[in-house]
Amino acid sequence: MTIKDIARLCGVSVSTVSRVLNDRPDVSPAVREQVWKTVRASNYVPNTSARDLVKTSSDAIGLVVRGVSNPFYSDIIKVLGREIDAAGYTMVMQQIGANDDEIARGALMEREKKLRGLIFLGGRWDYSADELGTVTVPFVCCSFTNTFGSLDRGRYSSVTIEDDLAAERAVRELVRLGHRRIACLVAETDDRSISELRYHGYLKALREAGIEPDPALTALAGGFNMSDGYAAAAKLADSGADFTALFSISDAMAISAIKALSDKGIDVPGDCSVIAIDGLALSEYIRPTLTTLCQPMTEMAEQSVRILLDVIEGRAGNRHLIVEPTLRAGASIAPPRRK
Amino acid sequence: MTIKDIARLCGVSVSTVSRVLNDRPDVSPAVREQVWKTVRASNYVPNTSARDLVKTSSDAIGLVVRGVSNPFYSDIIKVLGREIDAAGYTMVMQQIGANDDEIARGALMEREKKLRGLIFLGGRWDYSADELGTVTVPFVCCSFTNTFGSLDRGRYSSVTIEDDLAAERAVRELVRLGHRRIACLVAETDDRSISELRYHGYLKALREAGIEPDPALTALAGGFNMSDGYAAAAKLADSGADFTALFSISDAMAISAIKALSDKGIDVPGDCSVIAIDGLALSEYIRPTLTTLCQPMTEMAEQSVRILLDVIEGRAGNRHLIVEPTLRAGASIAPPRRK
DNA sequence: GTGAAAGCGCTAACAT
DNA sequence: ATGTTAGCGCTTTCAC
Repeated sequence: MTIKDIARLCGVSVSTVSRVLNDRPDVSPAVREQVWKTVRASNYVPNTSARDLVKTSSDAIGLVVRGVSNPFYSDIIKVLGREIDAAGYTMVMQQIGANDDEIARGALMEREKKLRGLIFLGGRWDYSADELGTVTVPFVCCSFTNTFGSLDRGRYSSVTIEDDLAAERAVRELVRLGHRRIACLVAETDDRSISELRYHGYLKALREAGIEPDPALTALAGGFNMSDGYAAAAKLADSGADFTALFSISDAMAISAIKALSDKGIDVPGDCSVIAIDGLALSEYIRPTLTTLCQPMTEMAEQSVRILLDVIEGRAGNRHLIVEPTLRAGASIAPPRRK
Repeated sequence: MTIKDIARLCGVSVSTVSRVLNDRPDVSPAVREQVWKTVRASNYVPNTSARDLVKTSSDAIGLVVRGVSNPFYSDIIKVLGREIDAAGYTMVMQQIGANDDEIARGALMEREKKLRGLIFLGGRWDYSADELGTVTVPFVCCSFTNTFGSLDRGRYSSVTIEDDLAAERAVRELVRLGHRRIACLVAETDDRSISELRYHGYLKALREAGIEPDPALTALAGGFNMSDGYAAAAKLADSGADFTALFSISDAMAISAIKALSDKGIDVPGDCSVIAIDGLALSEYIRPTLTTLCQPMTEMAEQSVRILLDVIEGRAGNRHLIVEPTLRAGASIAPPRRK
């Protein structure tokens, strides 16, 4: 069933059908109704490929999300969608797997959908300027940036917390409570990632407090998932290492760590305080409620859209916005127990 | 940059470029390399719309997933992708929002991508045969089925647990332990959904045990999310209602309920046992570990693909497969405390 | 208000 | 081994 069939069925030309389908004003009411009736009756659905192909421009903004199931992104996506809509644009979302190439996908979308701009949510970020050349519309990285790369910062925008500083702040909270033996739960990643940034912050905070980092207190998880987080924390507990607090680079891993510690007979926060970074909604529904530095998801989403539209519409150039995490006090940290 | 530009740059015809791009054998090595070099150098990306438009068939199987952030689906999606790949097909995934029309999206995809078949993951299911007419390729509903509708069962396939029986079984576990005052946490939904099915199972199990259902023991959450689950459970606790166990229609809501009960000074499982249905990985990382009836996600995904391919390739007709949930014993249920 | 026709970028016959 | 050409289904001038 194509637009031609509908035209034939209605005894009009394809252009007239096209006009009706696109809500153009210059069609007589009688014909308009007749066409709609035929369209409904025949279950006709316009072919998007053909539409996209012929369109020379659009109001579409692409969203490339890395990770099918990252709860952290859910809220951001919701707000991004709302803001993009409100600005009169359309959001086109593409989820990609952990090993897919977001730049390639973005470039593809740009051409397919005639995008006006792109937002990348999560992902590695050590692409070369060369690879990046495939993307020619403005884009903004939400929640991550090109810390390790050598990319021209005028080429793109970003909205992030300062991961290293956030980690420092989290660890300082523990120090402030009197902890000295502070363990760290990190994720092993092949790329240079957020895990690494936050780990650096952990080390810095320790040194600042005059504490020499102890390699025995670093729990290395294979991935960011709970299963790996649990295993790493359990191994740490079993190692007999002496620690009274744990900094986890993410909420998800912290949750599994709390469970692991508890299973090993270590009470949180009685025997061991736990603090993390992210601020998942979920973290408020576990026991003890997780104390965590929340990324301001709503603000990050809003600002990402604002900055992108500023660039698209020529009001401003690329910017790199730093946002501030806020401490959400839970019940997972406490002063160390007296010896 | 189009295929024409590449052809011109290389001094060959578009068909030759197309051949190279599609890895056809009949191109001389020299030309092949030359084309690839030019493609890379110019950051050329073939236009998918044009490709899809011209293709008359494909090996694509569409996956329409309802809900951006349902952790229950993550694992299923992974397995679906693996199985579809293994069978030599390609998976094309579309996420849709809670209020989008999956049938419309499926129909759209079918035409755009020239799909061979569709898999629907989650979603309401009270579509009429009429609406369904827009989908003309075989399709299977994974994890839900047309319980309430009047659809011809020969028109589609499904792979599900029996939600009512699963609920019955969960509640019977509580009864077996000696519970008589059993509360229920359900989600209010406009459509007739899984929540309703499971609620029916709860009622049935009670009656079977000679227990008259008490309306005061039904906690009605606004939605399936944790926030609503928490509020509903907290309200139940505050109501002063007398209950020693809670059956939650989903893991996610059970997790928030456990938190709510604890916050109200009700110990789980000491003062109140909690059991649910779903079997999220997450449920093993909370305290107490949730006792839950696990949906066999891997099996469901594998069977969905198998059944779909059987229909597509003409080996068999549509089927409605019932799979068995398995009880994952946690630490959230116990016999009621002696009075 | 409506129709005819060009062309979006690509693939797949069909030629050569 | 390579080129020529006819569409895929749609939107959009440009006529009338």
